[in-house]
Amino acid sequence: MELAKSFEPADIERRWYPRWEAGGYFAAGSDATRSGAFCILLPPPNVTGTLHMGHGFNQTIMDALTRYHRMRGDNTLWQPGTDHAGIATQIVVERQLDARGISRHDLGREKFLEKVWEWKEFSGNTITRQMRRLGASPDWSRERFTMDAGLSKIVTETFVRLYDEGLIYRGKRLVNWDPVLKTAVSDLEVASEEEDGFMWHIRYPLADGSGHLTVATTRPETMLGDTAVMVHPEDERYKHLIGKTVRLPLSRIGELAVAQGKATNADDWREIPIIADDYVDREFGTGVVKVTPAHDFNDYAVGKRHKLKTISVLDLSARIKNSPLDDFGRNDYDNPDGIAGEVVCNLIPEKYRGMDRFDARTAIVADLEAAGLLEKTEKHKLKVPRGDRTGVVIEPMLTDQWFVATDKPGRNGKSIAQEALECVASGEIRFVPENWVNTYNQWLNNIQDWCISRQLWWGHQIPAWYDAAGRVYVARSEEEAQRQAAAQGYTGKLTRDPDVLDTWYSSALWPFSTLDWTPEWQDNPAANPNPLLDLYLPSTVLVTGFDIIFFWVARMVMMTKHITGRIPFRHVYVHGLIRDAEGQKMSKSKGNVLDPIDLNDGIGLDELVKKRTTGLMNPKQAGEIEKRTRREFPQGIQAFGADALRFTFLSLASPGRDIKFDLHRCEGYRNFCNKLWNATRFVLMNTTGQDNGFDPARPDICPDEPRFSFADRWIVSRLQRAEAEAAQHFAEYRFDLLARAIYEFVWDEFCDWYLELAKVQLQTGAPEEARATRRALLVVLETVLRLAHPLLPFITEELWQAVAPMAHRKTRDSIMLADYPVPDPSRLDADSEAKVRELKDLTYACRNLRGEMGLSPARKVPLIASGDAGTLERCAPYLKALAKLSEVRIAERPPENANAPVAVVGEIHLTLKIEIDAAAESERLAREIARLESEIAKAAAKLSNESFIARAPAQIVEQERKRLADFSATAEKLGSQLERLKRGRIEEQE
RNA sequence: GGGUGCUUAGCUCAGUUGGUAGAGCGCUAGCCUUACAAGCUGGAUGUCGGCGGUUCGAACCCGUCAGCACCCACCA
Repeated sequence: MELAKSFEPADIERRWYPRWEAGGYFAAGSDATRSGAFCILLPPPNVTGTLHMGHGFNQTIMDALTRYHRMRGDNTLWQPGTDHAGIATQIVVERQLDARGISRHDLGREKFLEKVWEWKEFSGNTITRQMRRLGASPDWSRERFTMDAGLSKIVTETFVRLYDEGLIYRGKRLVNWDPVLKTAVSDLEVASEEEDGFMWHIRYPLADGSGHLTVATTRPETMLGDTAVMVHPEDERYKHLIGKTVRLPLSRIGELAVAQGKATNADDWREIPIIADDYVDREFGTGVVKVTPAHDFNDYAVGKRHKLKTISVLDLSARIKNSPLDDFGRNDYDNPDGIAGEVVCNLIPEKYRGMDRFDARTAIVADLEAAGLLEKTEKHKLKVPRGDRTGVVIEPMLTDQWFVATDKPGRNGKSIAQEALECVASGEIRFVPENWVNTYNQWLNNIQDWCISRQLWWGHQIPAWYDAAGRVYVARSEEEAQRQAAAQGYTGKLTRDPDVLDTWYSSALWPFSTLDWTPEWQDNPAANPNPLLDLYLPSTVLVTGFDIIFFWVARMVMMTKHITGRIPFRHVYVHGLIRDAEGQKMSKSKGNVLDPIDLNDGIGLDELVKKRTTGLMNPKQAGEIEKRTRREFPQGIQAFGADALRFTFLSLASPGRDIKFDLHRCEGYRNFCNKLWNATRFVLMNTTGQDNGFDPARPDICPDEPRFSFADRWIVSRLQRAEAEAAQHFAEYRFDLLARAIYEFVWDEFCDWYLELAKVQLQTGAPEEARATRRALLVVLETVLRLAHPLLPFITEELWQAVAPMAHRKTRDSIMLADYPVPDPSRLDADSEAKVRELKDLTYACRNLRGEMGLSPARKVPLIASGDAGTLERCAPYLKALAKLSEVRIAERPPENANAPVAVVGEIHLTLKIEIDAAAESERLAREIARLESEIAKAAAKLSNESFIARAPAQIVEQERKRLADFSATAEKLGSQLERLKRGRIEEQE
């Protein structure tokens, strides 16, 4: 087989991936007799998404682990699948409809869902297709989708179980509300950014006419819903006012109060009490706080403490209320703390009704000013909560929602948060790096109930039905709900709750839902066997970024542990975020996104610019992005290939660190692939059609064993170390060190040294020696390919197909299925390692001399070497080739009167036989001697320190003594050479 | 306010129980030496953020200060 002159990844990748997949090589192992079981869950990407650098990084790590364990012979499952990603997907489809002027409400729920499913079918394979391009090897035959029938059934089952246990409940609570999506979102889906705003100081007149209180607020429009003002109980300024009332500016008391005889004019301002609460910070603002329980989380808590009414003045689009009913036709009647919608409307002056919240703010500020009640307006920085999907300002909103009670004891007496904490505290689940435990614990220790209902259509509809009286029946099916209702004496029509579940609810079940968990298995595993659950729950390791520890990791632990009694995974490997070369987060709006597929295949500049500037939320940014892109990638991006990209990801995967993605690293690793490619070409060139010392019947036995040189034994010994390092780094998830160990072994040891040494042996050795060398080349190369395969799947497969038969190791169709190399300590060879060390030192010394003398690489010169004859005879042929020497003359003593450059390596004295400038050489020697003397002085100082001798370990003291002796001996030899030079005689010894 | 991480060569980063400071890229001089110019050989470059402490010995351990980044909570 003839290899191309350089490595061309595209063709190789296209050829191998389909063969692997079609060959069924990714299939989950299910051999119960094997000892090891290894399982990774793919964090399910959004079904309609596309692959980004984070995915590429994350999946490369998982694939390396999976391939490693598969080759080790473990039962191995990498479980793939995709997530329906409720909000994200629904937004995409709604935007598509929007472009055609259709709203989802025009279509209706059923038709809209059909559209989403269409879109899912259309784009659902994009991301998995892209995963394949990176060589990912999950068991595609087991691919799951969070809305598959099986998984949906499990969603319902667990919901019912948790409800029956009292851990899921429904209630009217203040939740984060996205007024554009018109759904609740969880705390985690809201990000607060500091923004410029204002603080308005507003006068609230005291009802008794004795003056006013000034409150400071950033959100004056919510004052329509104020039900109190509060001060600190110890605040001397206001203490005497506690218990009095103020009149709420711009408000109206409403017709109901008039009807009840509490007021005479409906347009009178409403009176609200002045209350005292420790929550108030006397130093901040004016020390007087308006309390709006329906529109602020803190005020809500205050309201609870002081039994205040809630007045919702905003509708679900965050406009000032104009109708008693909300968009879902619900109102506040059933809220015990609330005020009915009709009444609320009456509490709002007509002019504000229906105004957008920000317009209302402007109007209210203006009206306050006109009324002389605006004391001042200050610029103020404040944290504004925005929905992470829409970027719109989130509004706390009182609505009916479903919650998981994370902190409430379940049947077993523990809350699910408590259970999750214990899994980690006990060491059953281990974080890598360990410090993420803090983050995990801190969150679980302060956890709030999880709002799991979303007012969307795309997702798992909540399995709850209501009867005419509003009673709720939570059941596995409508029939079951009907039976429950009948048992309560209700036989009429039931209406299903329209809400769907938070996407993360189904994700939380992923560790067991993907393995076809059933209630039957849970309740009686012996009668309902599921071998894969036995093997792969818990899975081995979860590979994930820290950004989803809360969203996903903690919730998987809570749910999996509570439902199945098992932990979901043993290790959580937390990796960093991929950032751009300047350390910025990659985002579409910054225009700094890299697409892993573009690094794989390459992309022209114009196309890259186009890609980065189309579909921007803010098209004005296009110019800046284009400029930046043209500056950063004047030539576009070259094709590096999947292997180089993967190797880059792994090399950068140092623990506890984000990654500034540097294209130059990628280029370096593409070069590394080329190096491996060409090393293989070299080996094949020298072994094809030759007797390479293999007996086909007994390929493991080597008849030429005794003919292996110290160099052959050294590379084999060094290979054992590389194998041992690989095993250790895999076990410790140190992919950076793993990549480096392989890189260094291949480039520095195998290519730079062994191949060069092998050339000498092939050219000058006896036939049996050359044959032994050929065997060593093949054996080491074949092993290295397997060693590197989990990192570089494509190139190693391609090369292995050519090398393995030559090495008589092709027992399987694919390198994927071959055994992973295991170090053999009996092949460690300290003696050969020392001999190569010596040879390297001599070579470096000669090359260095040549460099110092400015000798052209083309010029071969003689070397006179004296010292240990055995060493010199052993090294001479190699040295001659590696240091470009015309000959190596071994002399008993250094040349007496040589006017020539000299180097000293241990006991060995090297002289290049060339004419030189004696003065310059004297200077060079003097410099070298001075350097040695400074080292000698340092070592001597250490050794004359009694404390050092007394307290340092003997081994260290000994090491220092040896250093001193070596430096001294070398300095002494160079000293006498300097003397000889100074005598100025140019004579040759012989 | 609570928590975490980072600061080492021009750039990106390693540095595994404290014992002679490293790699890649870049720079530089010279080479198309029949595996590889995506290469080979040589070279330059560091008060390991500052200060203090522990120690015979600190990039590493402790304290402190400074700068950078991130997470959680949050003041109306």
